[in-house]
Order: sequence, then structure tokens, then C-alpha cells
Amino acid sequence: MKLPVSFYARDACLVAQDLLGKKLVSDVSGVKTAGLIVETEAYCAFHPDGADLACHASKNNGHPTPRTAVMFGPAGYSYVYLNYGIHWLFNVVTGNEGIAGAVLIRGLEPMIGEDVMAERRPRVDRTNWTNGPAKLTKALKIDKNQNKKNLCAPDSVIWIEDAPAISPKMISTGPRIGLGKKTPAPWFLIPWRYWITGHRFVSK
DNA sequence: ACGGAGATCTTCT
DNA sequence: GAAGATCTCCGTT
Repeated sequence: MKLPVSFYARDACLVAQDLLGKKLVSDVSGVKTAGLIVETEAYCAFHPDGADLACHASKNNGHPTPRTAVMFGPAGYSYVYLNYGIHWLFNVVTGNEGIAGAVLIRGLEPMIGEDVMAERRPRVDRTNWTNGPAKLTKALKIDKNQNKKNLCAPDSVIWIEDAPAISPKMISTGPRIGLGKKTPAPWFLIPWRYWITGHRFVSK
């Protein structure tokens, strides 16, 4: 079953941990692909500890912009944005309305539609299909068209399936990846990256 | 195996 | 005008 809004309407860090082991499903253009979530990162503009300056929603003095507005709305929506001009990155909106936050999906283990993924990831071997935030969007065909979608809607073509929780013993945490040195401390050091320890499809 | 650079465009200064 | 939540290709070891 699709994860309900109540799953997403919590602190981004909790959602990020609980998403490990769940199944991200894409049914774009009638072709189904899916993978097990093995790596996530939390971004939260207004955390009790302060404004997370690495979160896009903290830009513009914490006020919504055309790009970030979706993060200020209800939880359970997708936030898909273009990175480095060429890569689409997929997030789910978390928290309660007005508490702008999101979780970036960084790694998947391919589960469904592997033949399709192989076509969408030419000249790439299976271990590199989905072990990175921009790799998995290519494999699942997630781009601008999937932005600002309600993942919980009955007719959504992108959603996350419930699955048994991962044992906390198997979850590792560490600083988020790729934040420029321009992002001030402590935000590039905070351990808001979560992954299944030792899993093969965690990004490099 | 590893390191460096190019790709390409939105957002913010 | 520059930087950015990255990936791939091509060079050299």
C-alpha cells in the first residue's frame, strides 16, 4: 500500500530514517519500475537547532520562491529539481504545513522493471543503475514532470510502498554529501544522511 | 584504479 | 556572473 500522509507529516530526520527499506515505485508512462530505498538525506529549513542553510527552503530568508514553494505545503508531495543544469534529484516533502523540509532519496536497490532500467541506463552496469540521487531518477524516469505531485493520491504515478522497518542496528548515519564549503558549520557536518550499513547500492 | 574536467541551466548575488 | 544536494568520460598509473 502507498505510504499515507501521516508517514510524511513528521520531522524530516525521522522520515529519512523510516524510509530506509521502503519501496519507491514509478509507473510513469505505464511502465513500472521500483527499488528498495537504501540511502536518504534530511533537509529541514526550520529545525529546532536553527535554520538549515543547506536546505533550499531556507533561501530567500526562509520565504517561499517558485522553486521552493512545494516544500512549504502539505507533506507527501514530490520536490524534483535540476542540479548542475543536467541532473534531476527527487525529494519527498515532510513535516507539517509551513515547516519546510524534505528528504532526498540517494540510493535504491533495483527490484521491479530491471529490463527497463537497463534501457534507461545505457552503457552502465547494474551496480551503477541506482546508487546515486541522479542515477536513480534516470532509471525511474523521474524529471520535471514529476515535480509537485501528491505521492499519496490514489492515482499518483510515483509513490512509496510500505514495507517492514529496517532494524536500527543496520542504519548508519553521517554528514550529508556534496554540500559546498560555502555551507557554514554546523550544517555541512550534521549527520542527517542515513543508509543501510554495508549495502551495495549506497552512493559512492 | 584514480583523478580531473566538462556538461548545462536555475537561482541567487 | 558564479555556484550548485552530480555523473560520465577520458586521461594517466
